[in-house]
Amino acid sequence: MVSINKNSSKPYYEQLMLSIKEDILQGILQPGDRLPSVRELASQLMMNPNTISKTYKLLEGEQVLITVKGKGTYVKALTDVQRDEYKVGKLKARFNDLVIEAGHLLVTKAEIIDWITESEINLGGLENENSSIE
Amino acid sequence: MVSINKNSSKPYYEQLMLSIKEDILQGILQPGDRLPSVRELASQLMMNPNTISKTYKLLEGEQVLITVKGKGTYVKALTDVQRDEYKVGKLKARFNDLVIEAGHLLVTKAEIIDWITESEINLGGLENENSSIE
Amino acid sequence: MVSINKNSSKPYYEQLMLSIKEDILQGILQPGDRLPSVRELASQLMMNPNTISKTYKLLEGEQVLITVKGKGTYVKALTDVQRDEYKVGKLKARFNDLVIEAGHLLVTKAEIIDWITESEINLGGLENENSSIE
Amino acid sequence: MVSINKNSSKPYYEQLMLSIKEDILQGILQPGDRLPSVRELASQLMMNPNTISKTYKLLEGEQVLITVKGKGTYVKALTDVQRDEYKVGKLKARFNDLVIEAGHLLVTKAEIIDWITESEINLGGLENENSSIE
DNA sequence: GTGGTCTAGACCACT
DNA sequence: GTGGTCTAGACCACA
Repeated sequence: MVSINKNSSKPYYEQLMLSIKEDILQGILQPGDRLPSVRELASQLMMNPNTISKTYKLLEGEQVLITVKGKGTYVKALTDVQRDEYKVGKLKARFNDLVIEAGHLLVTKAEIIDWITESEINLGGLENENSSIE
Repeated sequence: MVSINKNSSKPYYEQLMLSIKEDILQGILQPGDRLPSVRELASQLMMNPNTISKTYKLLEGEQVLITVKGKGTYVKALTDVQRDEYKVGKLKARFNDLVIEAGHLLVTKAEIIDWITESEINLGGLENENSSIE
Repeated sequence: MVSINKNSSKPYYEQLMLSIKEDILQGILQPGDRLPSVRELASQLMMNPNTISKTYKLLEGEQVLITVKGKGTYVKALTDVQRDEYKVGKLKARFNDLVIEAGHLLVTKAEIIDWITESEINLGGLENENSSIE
Repeated sequence: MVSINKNSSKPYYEQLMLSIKEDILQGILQPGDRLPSVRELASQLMMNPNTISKTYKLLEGEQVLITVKGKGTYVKALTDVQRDEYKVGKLKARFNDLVIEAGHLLVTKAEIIDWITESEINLGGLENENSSIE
């Protein structure tokens, strides 16, 4: 399901990270699922394996994935993670920045809230389907 | 009112742009107001004048400021600009990306909507000050 | 009739030049008419006399005005001037540049031609109302 | 195809912008095409890379190009941008100013319309190449 | 290799 | 005094 747009101005590794995170939130990737190997995904997406590797490493750092040496990379259960208030603060600041941008594009708060409400991303509805990994 | 954080990974000029846009939305900067001169702000913030100049120039490109050679840089009225649906679409996508990030930090949609609602940014409340800056 | 917009990003002297040229084409200023003195116009428009002086000098250089020492500055008859093909070439190039800009704003040639046709500027309809100046 | 005239009073970056825009309208540069790298073009034109970079950046701001870090700069499809009436208004004013200039060079409207009609720039003939560059 | 950011400093145009 | 253009060169991020 993971895919990237080679014509986007967003870096490949960022697109990949978001794409994987999105698949997890949408349930396409379930906790415990094994991701394709670095080489496999690299050849699938016609990308440099270094880029895939970087992506997996970063997602490990964010507690989204977990790599077991010699076995592969797996999706971690979201509930295993405890909320990192520092990062939440950063996120809030980024939302605030976007709201500023919105103001100068004549977009109202109501509209933004609509976008978020209608978004296909499903937050808070994630049951603990505890993974057997780790 | 404008300030920047030299330890942020965000480029100075982006921080400045946001800071100025925020001040405008909050009414701290009113249409027609003159911004500090490039050299003045540069010495205030201990930065190179080129960086300030770049910021002003970019905001001019976004129809936020207007610059008059030999005189200075001024805040433009927001209201005579019309909504750019292309940019709005981009903005929406950025909101969507942030919502995905939020999901992995265990932040719910309700919480995000709260952040936006409570934000001090005032959208849609920009009256036409009719300053006719061109 | 001459006026300038202090909030425009165009330099004052350019605005003035255009404004005077426009008044001449529209017949508001007739060949032989005396323009206000530099000081007079400067105080009228609340501008630096140097700027007015510069404007008059430049318009003299373009054969639009003529200054008689001790008497004042007068509008020259357009027909006294012979067409300067070098400048016409430059002008054509500037039109071409604008057409390029137009293309990237999704403006068609038909639309541009409409603008020009409908413009209040009246070209070619200037009879020789020979001035007695010079 | 891009070239600049170092003796013109027009800034290099403006000349470059126009030259690139012209090439796009004439189909010499097609949507999706890669432009020379900043350093490459800089050495070709014997200019500082910063100046090229500025040009590309500005054209990106105008939705003409798109730039992907580490890869290069590409021509964007014109068609998915929507017309910006604010800028169109400004353009119209610039045409009007040129018509005034024309009057004082004894150029008639008919002549101007001829120039525009005969111009090699092809407006409105841009088919959607559907290159989906974002 | 690609582009992006920032500094430093020169020179020009406009008020 | 104001901003604008250009060069030169350092350092960083992405593929």
